[in-house]
Amino acid sequence: MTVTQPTAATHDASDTLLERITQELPSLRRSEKKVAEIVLADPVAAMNYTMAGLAEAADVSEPTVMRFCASIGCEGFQDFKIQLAQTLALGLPVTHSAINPTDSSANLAEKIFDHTISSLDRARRTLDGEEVERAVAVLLDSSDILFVGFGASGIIAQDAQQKFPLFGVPCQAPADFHQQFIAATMSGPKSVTVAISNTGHTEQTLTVARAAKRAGGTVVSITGQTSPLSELADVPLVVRTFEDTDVYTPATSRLAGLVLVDVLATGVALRRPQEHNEAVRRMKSELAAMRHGPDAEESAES
Amino acid sequence: MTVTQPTAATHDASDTLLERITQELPSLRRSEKKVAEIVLADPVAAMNYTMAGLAEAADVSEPTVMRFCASIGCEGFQDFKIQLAQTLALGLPVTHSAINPTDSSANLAEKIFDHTISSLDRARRTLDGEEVERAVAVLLDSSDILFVGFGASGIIAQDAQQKFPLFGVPCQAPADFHQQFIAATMSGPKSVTVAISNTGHTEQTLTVARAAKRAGGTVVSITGQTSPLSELADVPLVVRTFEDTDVYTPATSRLAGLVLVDVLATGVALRRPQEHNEAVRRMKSELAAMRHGPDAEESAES
DNA sequence: GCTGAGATGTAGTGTAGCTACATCATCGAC
DNA sequence: GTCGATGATGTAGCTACACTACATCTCAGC
Repeated sequence: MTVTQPTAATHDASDTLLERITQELPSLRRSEKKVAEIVLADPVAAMNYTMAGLAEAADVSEPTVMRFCASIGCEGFQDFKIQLAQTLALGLPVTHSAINPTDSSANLAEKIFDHTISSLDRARRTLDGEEVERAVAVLLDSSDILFVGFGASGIIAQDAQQKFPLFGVPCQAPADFHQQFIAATMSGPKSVTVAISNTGHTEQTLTVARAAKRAGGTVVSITGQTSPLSELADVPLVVRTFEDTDVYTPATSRLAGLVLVDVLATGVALRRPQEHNEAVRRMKSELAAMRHGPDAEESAES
Repeated sequence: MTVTQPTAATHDASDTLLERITQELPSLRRSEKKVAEIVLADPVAAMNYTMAGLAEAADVSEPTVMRFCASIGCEGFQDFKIQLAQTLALGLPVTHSAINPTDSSANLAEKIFDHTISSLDRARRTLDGEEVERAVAVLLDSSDILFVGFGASGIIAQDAQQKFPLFGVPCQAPADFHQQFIAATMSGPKSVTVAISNTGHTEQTLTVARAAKRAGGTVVSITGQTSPLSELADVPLVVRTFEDTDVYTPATSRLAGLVLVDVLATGVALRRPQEHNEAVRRMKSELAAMRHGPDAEESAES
């Protein structure tokens, strides 16, 4: 999507423009810094500036603006504007638009949606395709699947448990820790345990994952960072979101987790024999008929 | 963010650029249509075109490209490019990039994340701030809250049930239909029932909502469209996502629902007395201590 | 205080985006 | 069927914006 920048090596192309500016800020020359500050102060306004306008606003000359663009890894001013526009389309991450108590509900909704979208974008950019591939392969080959997680991660487990039985593989996602532990202990060589924990440090989840490994099963982890859980997993999936810095900031990690589960489920569905998917389609339409709504209902989407 | 267009009245400023082009397509002049088709065929490439380049690709003259920009409600070519970039940053909606069985897992992940982000963007654009405000007010004033939903909507209910007890109001989200019905029947004048159903036609959910109303409670609905459920609700919240046209397309509606719940929870939290939020903060840090992780765990985020 | 390297600004150029006008097609009326 | 009028499309030219080469200035080190 975004054009990769072969220039400046310090920053990662998978970072968002505003992040990159913030990162590079200390290493910028004095007058370039002035430009950066103007941009960070009001990115939306900066997007509509012309080069001369930005130069004037920052009280520097036009070539300085050019050099600034080059420093943060853009091809030129045009490219800078486009990249900025793209970044802004995803919404300003919380660091740039904190929630405050005087916000109207409409504002609040705007900000939370923005934050969520930015987070998902980050997850998308940092997700390792190879690991996803491996996870799909492992799940396809499984005899039974156990999903474990607590709190918000438990919600993800439950969601997964709604989807995966569609593939004819027995699934469970018990909420109770003891039951989880028992199920993990019973793992066979083709059993897969999907252990979910945002921090990757949750003691109980770790215990269950260890039990599953000890019993000879395969462990897929879904965490927000590299952590004890991802270290012990056979297939570690890492979904990076933006840290929740504020009390008011809701947990976006669980949403990213849910989307990842969607990806896994869809990946598995695609690689299944076609006739089986036909059966799923039939089941779905029958389920829809059980309601008097005009179209398929919200349960059991693949 | 985007400048509102006083010109052409047909299209809504809250629509995404590609949607607008598709909408306007029939009413475009013949040679402008050629431009539109080139853009729709490969929007990513179009973004990097210069005006002359696009003109050549569509085999028309440069002014025609200009007129095309004006027709779809852009200030000029520059503006067109920026808006296109913004649209693409959100990812191509499924209509433009369908999932096919030959996709690699990395591709698949990309597409599903894109689709989800586009959907959330749509939800954000179509959400009614006034209704959210009313929902927050109603929830703030409630004596107890009941969340109901089945299938994927049940997941949303459960998620909500994890958040709202933080505000000191008794909450429940029973999975069992009969229990839901009983709870709804017991509604008092300050009881709030949040009924969740993407289609808004789910029979059981409707039954529970009606029972709650009959008992004198207030009903807040979360649906994907105006429907019987939203009609009977006191506060109807509508979260529009992109329809799930394909078997392989996962349900994004539940994600939008979850974000909406975040918005409601945050809205309520912000309007609560400050000392109460202090108590929540303390509870969260204690919960974090129960794990040996470095930071707060994934449950109980406000 | 001098020297040189790096930072910043000045002046100039090419081109991309835009506009005014001319030409051509299309359709209706006589 | 021809003429005229309206609207669509292309041509030519202009403005200004992004970009570049060069000069000047600042400041560190000697």
